[in-house]
Amino acid sequence: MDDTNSLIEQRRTKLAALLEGGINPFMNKFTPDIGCGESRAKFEAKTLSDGSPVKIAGRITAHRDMGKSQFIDLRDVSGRVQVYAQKQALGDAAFDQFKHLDLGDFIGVEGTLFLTRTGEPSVKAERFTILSKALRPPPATWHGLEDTEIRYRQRYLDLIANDDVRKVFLMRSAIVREIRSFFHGRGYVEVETPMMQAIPGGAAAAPFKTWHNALGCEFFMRIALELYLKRLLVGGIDKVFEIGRNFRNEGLSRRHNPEFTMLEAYEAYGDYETMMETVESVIRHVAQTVLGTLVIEHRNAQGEIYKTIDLSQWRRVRYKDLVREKAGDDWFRITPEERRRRASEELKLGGDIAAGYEDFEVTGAVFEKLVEPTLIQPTFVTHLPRQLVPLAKLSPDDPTTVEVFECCINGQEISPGYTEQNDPVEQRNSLEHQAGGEQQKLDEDFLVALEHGMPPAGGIGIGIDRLCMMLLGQESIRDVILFPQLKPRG
RNA sequence: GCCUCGGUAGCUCAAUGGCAGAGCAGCUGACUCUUAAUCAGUUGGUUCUAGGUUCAAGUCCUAGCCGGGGCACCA
Repeated sequence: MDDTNSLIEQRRTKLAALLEGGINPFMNKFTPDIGCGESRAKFEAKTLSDGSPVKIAGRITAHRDMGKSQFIDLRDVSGRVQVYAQKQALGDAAFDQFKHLDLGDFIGVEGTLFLTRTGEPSVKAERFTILSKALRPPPATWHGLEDTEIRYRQRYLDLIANDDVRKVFLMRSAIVREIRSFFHGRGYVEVETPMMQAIPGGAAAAPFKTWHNALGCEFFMRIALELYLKRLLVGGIDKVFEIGRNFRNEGLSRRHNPEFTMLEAYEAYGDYETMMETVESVIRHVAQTVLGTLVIEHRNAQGEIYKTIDLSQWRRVRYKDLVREKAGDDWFRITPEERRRRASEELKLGGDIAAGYEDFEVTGAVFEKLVEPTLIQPTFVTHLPRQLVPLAKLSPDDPTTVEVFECCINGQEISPGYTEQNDPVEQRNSLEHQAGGEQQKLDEDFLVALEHGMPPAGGIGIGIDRLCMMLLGQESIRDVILFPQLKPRG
């Protein structure tokens, strides 16, 4: 980021020369009539023909100097096209200027389409305009940009240098668009609820604090959307969803960013089974429309497939059954002491079983450490212990569990869902129990809302970032978030 | 917060404790159909920072900064 290297000096000198020659290399406006990649595609598809006039604009990404003729690659979001400049056609002065363009500069070109001898669709330049002079060199395009720190801090350079990175983010945008389209198609109403909340609720997570000057009070960045969307169920919006940012003041990892995008959707008169169907359908819809397939292949740097996820088969299985598979058939028949011992010794979870863990947390550790990472194929884990989910309703057939699912794909929880608690008395009890006597954590207004009556409903959350990781074959959440959180520099 | 690996030219990377290098890009020149253009020449360094050991440190030691991976935290 220093300003003192010779490449930058050279570009500043070129800028000064242009200005001295009466040329402003930062134009206010230039209107192309076709995209770079678009012109190329239409020429290849014969929608445009040899000699068709085009007006294009883009960034110079390659320069091949042949003496009295020059080739550059011009790129915009639609793709790349080659521009051919001849000394004869442009004249001495313009040709000399063309010759001294730099990689990274934006130019506008007017010319005609033609096919080179080697068969490359190209634009023969008749006129060109410098639209924006780049004062810093772009990253080399051959190796791409690999320095992770620069890739994340200066994502624009990553997008310029790495085609596959650009594709990932364009697809993420398409994924979110298709999710919206799916829910709108089912008659859901999309809403926006407060991100700054006096009492952050709907999850057990450490919040970020902020301060409102005029009101003179503390606020918290939201950790979930849940409690406000349920107020809207009370208010009569029977199908409601929101896609928005959550903020959790926790550690960072390959799977955690302090701010992450969550979809939550609630449907009156639905239950957890309704919502399982919804999750499966929306993910199938997104995979089919954005990727054109239900079979997701994850590839390594060498292009070899190391993981395949099949979104055409969705397994439903109870939490206790999965735990028994890993921890033994008799797991729930032995004593809590034996469970603790078996988990830490035979199952080698010693370091993961804290001394203060209650019995259900010991089982929870078995699930989290031994079961969840193995759930690569789409799996609805149902009937979780009631202590894990205070906002869901008990299962009539097993009151130690709740009507809940966790949809796991790619070894991660991608979507929880449940039959929502709408009994205000039960809800108060479980929230008070969860708050553990800290009264300020109780969202009284939410409880009052429930007392006005909330219809029976099913609800889900879908972690959009993790869904994108799964669909786009990325192993780090930082590779599906444009500007992942990093420690400030300097 | 802890463990671990890494940080060298614009980019990708070399360099037994002994003159800091290569390819690409850049600059100059040649070439009117190239596409990782080619050819000739050439510039470019706070080796992350600050200390220390040593005749001599990119290299060894200490502390710190930033990043990756792991752990902890995390419904």
